[in-house]
Amino acid sequence: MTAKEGHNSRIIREHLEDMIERIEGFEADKKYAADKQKAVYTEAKALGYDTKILRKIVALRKRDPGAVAEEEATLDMYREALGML
Amino acid sequence: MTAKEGHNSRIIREHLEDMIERIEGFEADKKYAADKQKAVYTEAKALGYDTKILRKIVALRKRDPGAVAEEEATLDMYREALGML
Amino acid sequence: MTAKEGHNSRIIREHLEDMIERIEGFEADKKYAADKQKAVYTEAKALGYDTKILRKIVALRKRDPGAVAEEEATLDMYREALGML
Amino acid sequence: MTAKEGHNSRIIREHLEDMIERIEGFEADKKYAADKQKAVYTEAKALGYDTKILRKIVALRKRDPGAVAEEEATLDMYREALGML
DNA sequence: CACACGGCTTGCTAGC
DNA sequence: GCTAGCAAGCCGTGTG
Repeated sequence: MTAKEGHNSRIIREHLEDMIERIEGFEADKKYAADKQKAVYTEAKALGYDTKILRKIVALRKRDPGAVAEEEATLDMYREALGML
Repeated sequence: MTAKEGHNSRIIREHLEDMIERIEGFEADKKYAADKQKAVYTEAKALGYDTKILRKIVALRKRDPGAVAEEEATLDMYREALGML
Repeated sequence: MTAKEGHNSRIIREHLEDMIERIEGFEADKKYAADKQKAVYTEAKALGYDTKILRKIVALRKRDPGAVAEEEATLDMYREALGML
Repeated sequence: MTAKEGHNSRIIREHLEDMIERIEGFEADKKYAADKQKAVYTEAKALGYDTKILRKIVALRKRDPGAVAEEEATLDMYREALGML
């Protein structure tokens, strides 16, 4: 059975390696995009934009505008109740 | 100066929008790759692989093997000193 | 030198253990406080408060009010430029 | 109804404030413990200990020893299959 | 001395 | 409802 086990092991090993390499490929894709994105932020910063705000804008645009509005209304309500306005 | 200001505002606005759209494009790329990657993990899990371990393997392979070995040696040293072996 | 080494090892080991136990003690303190805090959020939620907003309020109160105001002004400026108001 | 509303508002406001202050109290407790803990790490580092490893040790000790052993066995299996040993 | 980088911590989301 | 995984923000570190 040694041969067979060896065979199965090789299959398993190759299968495992295959999956991991696919994962790593997508990891590389993510990194590539993240680097490009970072370059845009760097450029924006050099031009005087506030990147922290830029990030907030990007996050806001991801969300449903209605949900954002509702959350802000609730937040304002709480802030007002606490004298934070 | 209203016209000029209006003009500059439009430039600024378009510039800002342009940068944000580039950022969002890369964001979409990241998401696409992340989704594909997640699908591989899902597939692996369905096949009986331990995805938590898989993630550790991927993380290990990212690092310098020598550095990993050294860290593990130090960790073992500490564990032994503490009777954790 | 075995005895001496053994001695030093014991010292080291006890010192290591001592530090770790102090760290763990503070870890327990953190957990205790975190649990109490979570209970307040749970209670608030049961009473109908929006805990997500509550967390934002707590975060806002941590910050310098002037800095918050300035950031919000900048954010509004960007949002307006992008037609997000 | 203005008076009554004002009354209820005040109740709400005080209730809200009360909860937030309790949350902030626990937040302060967490910070206090975290600062003390950080000081131990700083001290350890000054004495030549590897704080990254120390953190791993602390994390390991939190977990069930059997679960740790099992995970490490699985990890080794995967690493061996991939020629990472 | 500012700036980018990596690690750590925290908050959010999705899946069991 | 809870826990694990994910992404964002923060902070301390090292470098130009």
